[in-house]
Amino acid sequence: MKVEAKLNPSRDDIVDLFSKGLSTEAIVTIFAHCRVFYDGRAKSELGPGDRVIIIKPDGSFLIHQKEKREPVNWQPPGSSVSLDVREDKLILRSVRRKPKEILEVELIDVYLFSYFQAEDYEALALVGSEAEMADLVFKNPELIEEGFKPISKEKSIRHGIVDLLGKDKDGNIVILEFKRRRADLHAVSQLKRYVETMREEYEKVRGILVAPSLTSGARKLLKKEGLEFKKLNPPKQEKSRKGRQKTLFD
Amino acid sequence: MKVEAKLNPSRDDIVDLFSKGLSTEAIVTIFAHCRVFYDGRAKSELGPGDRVIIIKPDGSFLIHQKEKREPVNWQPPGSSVSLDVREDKLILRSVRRKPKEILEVELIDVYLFSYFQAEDYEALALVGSEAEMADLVFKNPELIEEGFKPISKEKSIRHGIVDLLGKDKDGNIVILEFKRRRADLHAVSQLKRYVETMREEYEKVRGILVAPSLTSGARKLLKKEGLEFKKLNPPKQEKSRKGRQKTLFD
DNA sequence: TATTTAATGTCGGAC
DNA sequence: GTCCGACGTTAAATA
Repeated sequence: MKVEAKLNPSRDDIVDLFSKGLSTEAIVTIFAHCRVFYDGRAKSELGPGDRVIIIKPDGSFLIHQKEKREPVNWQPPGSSVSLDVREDKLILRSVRRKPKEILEVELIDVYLFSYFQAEDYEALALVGSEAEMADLVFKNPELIEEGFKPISKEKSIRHGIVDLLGKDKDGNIVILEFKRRRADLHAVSQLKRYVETMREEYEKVRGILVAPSLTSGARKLLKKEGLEFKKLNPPKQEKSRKGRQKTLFD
Repeated sequence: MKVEAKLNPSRDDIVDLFSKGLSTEAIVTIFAHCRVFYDGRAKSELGPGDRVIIIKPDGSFLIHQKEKREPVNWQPPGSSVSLDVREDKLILRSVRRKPKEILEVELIDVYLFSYFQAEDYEALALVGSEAEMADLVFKNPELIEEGFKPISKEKSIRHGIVDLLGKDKDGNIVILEFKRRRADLHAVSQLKRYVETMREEYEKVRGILVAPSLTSGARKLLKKEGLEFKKLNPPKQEKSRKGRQKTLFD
């Protein structure tokens, strides 16, 4: 059976369904009144309340409250889960080895216990990333300025990795840092680090922040540091089909 | 009824339960074979497969595959969801206003439709954050060095916000940047930005990166820039109970 | 609202 | 395994 669900399960039901869900590599989903304890990189406690608990076959463990996109507590993939009875309490326990982290959920009341043997062979196809901005500029250098010549992408230098390294028409080294969204102070500091590193070896080094826009603070710092800005939006078109003609839908 | 769940629901069941779940501020959870389309800051497509879909009463919308901690697609809190029939297809649609983003889930096959009127008045109590490191040092300045005098926390300066500003025993300005985990190149660049900004106004300015450890690259850059490192772990003790005496369990 | 930064960030890629 | 940086980052605090 691909899916099983039990409303107001008994303790035996829970133990049985948990075991079945785990052994069949299913996604286990529980609606429960529970308490949560976490200790690891940080430490937390969450008092009694109703939450949705999800345990994935890869060890991912999520506890969701009724608000926010983020789980209130979690364990990443690779963690090991078990269901124990302690002092007459039902406890879900997930352990991560490195770093050592423990998540414990005391199941006070379980309203629904379900599992889902999900079959999924699809991966997300996404366009509009920063890497695609760099690709776009590598193929169309004139988007930056006339005479710009790209040299290398993802170039590792002493203190970091430069998105795109090139030369301008006067032979100066040009460092490009791409941001797919509005660039902030952090982005300027990053670019500045690359520029300063390259200036140790080259005479004239320019730094250009390539992004759809700048925050006010970023603009000020960029100017003060003598760095430049080039407006560019991340591309969201389909990738070209290896030379095939574009269709009406492209 | 706090929880309702229907296995292999009919189209009418789905429409009915969706409406009931939405109107009662419940968390709606769906096990389904589906396709997903997203367009907004980026653009993505996900072919047919089995996923767990969660819709929260605050508008958060999560689509989980059977692996990873992160949802494969989502919509953040504040989004508006609807269930439409289009060309005989059942489509869950979530719209975010700003930035404009649209998420569409084509429900090809629904295995389980459930909702949960979760009651939850608890907030997470977490210790071990970066802010607590700063608090700790503010109260125990000798943890940094003999003679250190904290002046202000979260001090806004021209290009950013300094975690902790103080003076050393010689009267020099000291800027502390805290990291709750191993500090990297970014952390050094951040500290450097603050130090350089303060040096425009003050004669002698020291910068100290306070963290449990440093990456190798961070150590090199820190040294080259004449900045300092002070090892400190984020505190994970209970917060003091408003001056009450500590108990045996503290 | 825009800005800035933390996060138990997570994730992937390069070395 | 460590290091480095992106992310449709999300979320909180602040101006």
